Amino acid sequence: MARPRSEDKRNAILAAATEVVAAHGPSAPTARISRAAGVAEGTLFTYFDDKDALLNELYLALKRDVRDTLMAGYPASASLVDRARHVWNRYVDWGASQPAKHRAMAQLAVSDRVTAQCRELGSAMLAEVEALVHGVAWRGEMADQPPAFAAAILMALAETTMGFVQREPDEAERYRRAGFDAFWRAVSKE
Amino acid sequence: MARPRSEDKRNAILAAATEVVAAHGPSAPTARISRAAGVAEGTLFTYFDDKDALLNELYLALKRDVRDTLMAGYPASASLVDRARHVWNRYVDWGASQPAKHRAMAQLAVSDRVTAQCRELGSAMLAEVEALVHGVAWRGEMADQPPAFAAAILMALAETTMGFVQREPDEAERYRRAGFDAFWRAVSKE
Amino acid sequence: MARPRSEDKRNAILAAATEVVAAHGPSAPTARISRAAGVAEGTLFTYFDDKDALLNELYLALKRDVRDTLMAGYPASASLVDRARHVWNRYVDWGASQPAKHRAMAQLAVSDRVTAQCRELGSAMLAEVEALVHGVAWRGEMADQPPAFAAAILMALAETTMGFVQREPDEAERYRRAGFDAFWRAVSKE
Amino acid sequence: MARPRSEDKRNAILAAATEVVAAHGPSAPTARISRAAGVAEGTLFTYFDDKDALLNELYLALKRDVRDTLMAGYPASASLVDRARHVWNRYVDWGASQPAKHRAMAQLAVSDRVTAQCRELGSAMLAEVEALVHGVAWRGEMADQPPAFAAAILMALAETTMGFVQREPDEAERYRRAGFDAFWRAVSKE
DNA sequence: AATGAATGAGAATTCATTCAT
DNA sequence: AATGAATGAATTCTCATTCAT
Repeated sequence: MARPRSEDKRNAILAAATEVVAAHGPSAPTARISRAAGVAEGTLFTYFDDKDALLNELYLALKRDVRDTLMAGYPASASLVDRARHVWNRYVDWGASQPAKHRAMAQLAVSDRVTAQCRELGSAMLAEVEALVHGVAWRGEMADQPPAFAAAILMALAETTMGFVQREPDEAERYRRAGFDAFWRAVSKE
Repeated sequence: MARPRSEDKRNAILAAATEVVAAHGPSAPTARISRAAGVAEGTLFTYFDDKDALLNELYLALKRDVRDTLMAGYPASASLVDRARHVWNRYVDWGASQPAKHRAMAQLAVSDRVTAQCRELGSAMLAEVEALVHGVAWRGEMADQPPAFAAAILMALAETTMGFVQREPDEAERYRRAGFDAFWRAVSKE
Repeated sequence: MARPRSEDKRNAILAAATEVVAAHGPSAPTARISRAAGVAEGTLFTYFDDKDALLNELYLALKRDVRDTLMAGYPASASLVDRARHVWNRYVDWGASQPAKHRAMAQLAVSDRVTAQCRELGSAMLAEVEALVHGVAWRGEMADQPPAFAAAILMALAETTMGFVQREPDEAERYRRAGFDAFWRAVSKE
Repeated sequence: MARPRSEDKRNAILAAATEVVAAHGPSAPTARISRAAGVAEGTLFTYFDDKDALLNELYLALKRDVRDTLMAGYPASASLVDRARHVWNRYVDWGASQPAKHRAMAQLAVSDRVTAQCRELGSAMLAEVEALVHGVAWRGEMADQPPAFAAAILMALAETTMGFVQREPDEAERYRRAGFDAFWRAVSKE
């Protein structure tokens, strides 16, 4: 049998794409991505049908990464506030410690090269987060709004927080806590 | 390059660029923009030195538009909460009623073609918003955080709200109010 | 107004394509064609949507050229044999004196890049030849065959003849006559 | 390069190449040929040095196939007309019943990837046909022309006939006969 | 020997920008 | 000033060929 397709190489391409898309947007040349991945220009296309496929798969890979990060060590039986804090902290840390991933996701989120179907898959992946927030909002101030609204607020505030943590890493703990408290006041009762 | 004559034409190009960048990102061809503006391909370059200049000026124009919208009819002597609500409502309405502007700004915000200097100019333009929020936060829950943090939270929550208002225009009023209340709980004392 | 599109340039591209396709087939690079035409690579695409459009238009242009050549000076009221000889001589001379056109047509005739629709247009253009041959065959040996069969025989014999005339130009007259006589014996009565 | 083992595999590649070249011309990717042959991309190159070698060998294989077909059951001692008719019928049937082979040969005949030397080898293979036609022409109308001219006319008319037989298989017998009669009138005396 | 992943030199386009009209 | 044709560098993707498995 011939050389098998290498999962490592595929991951290298995705990692390189993360960096390049973060820095230059989805319109960055594929040649730059393959160079950053240390493979030949053509090799990129044995792992991804075309550039759009790469961008869409990158989007999903990043979403999956977030999901796995948020859910790792999820304290399913802890109190609501502790579970929410777990998700919050994980998400802020994820973004703050990996600015390229965060930025790449921001770029792909507004790119028309990511298909609607792919976006749906991505959101579905965060359904668990939404369920959690739903629990928070259920008897809280957001009782009259759809759960997606509270979830969107969580993500938006966390992303805002990420930016500050990134720029002032020494104050990470303070921002993370202040951000969470703001979120908690915003959506929970009392 | 000759001196441009018509302010109308310049505005038509900026308006066209707003639509095109909103739909396809900053990498959309200038030819598409000029076509949408109803001018010849070359004409675009008598009004803007090059594509980067156009994008940067578009970014500033959008920021200016936001600033003017927020500040029009600003009730300088009203209570803090009323002034904050004014800004909030204006901003949400601006984005919800002009999705292309909102989306174009989102695209430019993550584009590396908008220079750091241009971004600074843009933020400076929203200094007044920041000052207002500072007033809110001053004795509020955010007293220990930099005012920019509270201001960023305002913008982030307002932008989240815009999205919901856009998708469910019939519920505009409800979302606008729910969003503002969430913001107010998040940052003000009591 | 801007520089108008130049018919000369378009023709230069078609002429260059004739030479290049004749020599290297339809898979020859467009860059080679534009170079041969003395225009920039991109210019080719302001005159032709894409390579397929160029090849199809070239096919039609060659067919039109043949038609015009055959029909120029057509002795409509001469005897059948004289009219047939006119067409024969013109066609053989066309191919023998312009081997590139002949060869390019041969290449395009077997290329799957020339569409069925385009082929039909091309054949329609030679309807007059077919009508003539029909007259020849009408009471001749081919009375029981469709007129297209006799017409195809004319073209096939003429193309065979072209090849010999090309390789032995000194014997042009002899081959031309011998070919026509063969054709005439093949299809006419007596 | 290792010595190829299986004659079957080599033939499978040539057969696949026949189909693919017939349908898409000599510029069709080797990957398509190997896929059609049911072998790996690399395997093609253990049987043929490179793509040009494959195309040239395919050309010769097709010529050989024609020669063998024409000569199988050749009635060496029959009358001239019967021998000619034998060759004619075999050739027309060969092409009409195997359009891919016919079409592939037509493609290779105008391709610049088939070398002059290879073409000569191919013609030499049909020397016997030429000798036969020479006999026909010897005392016929073509007495003053080189025998190659009469032979070329045979092939051209037969190929024209093939096309009609292919499109109207029910009329095969009629076209085959009409074509031969036309040929015979064209070149024989009386 | 057979496989098919890897390679990088092209290939067809696209596109920002210039410039003749 | 306005126009849009002309330019050629840059871009995405293909493909013959090599080579690790």
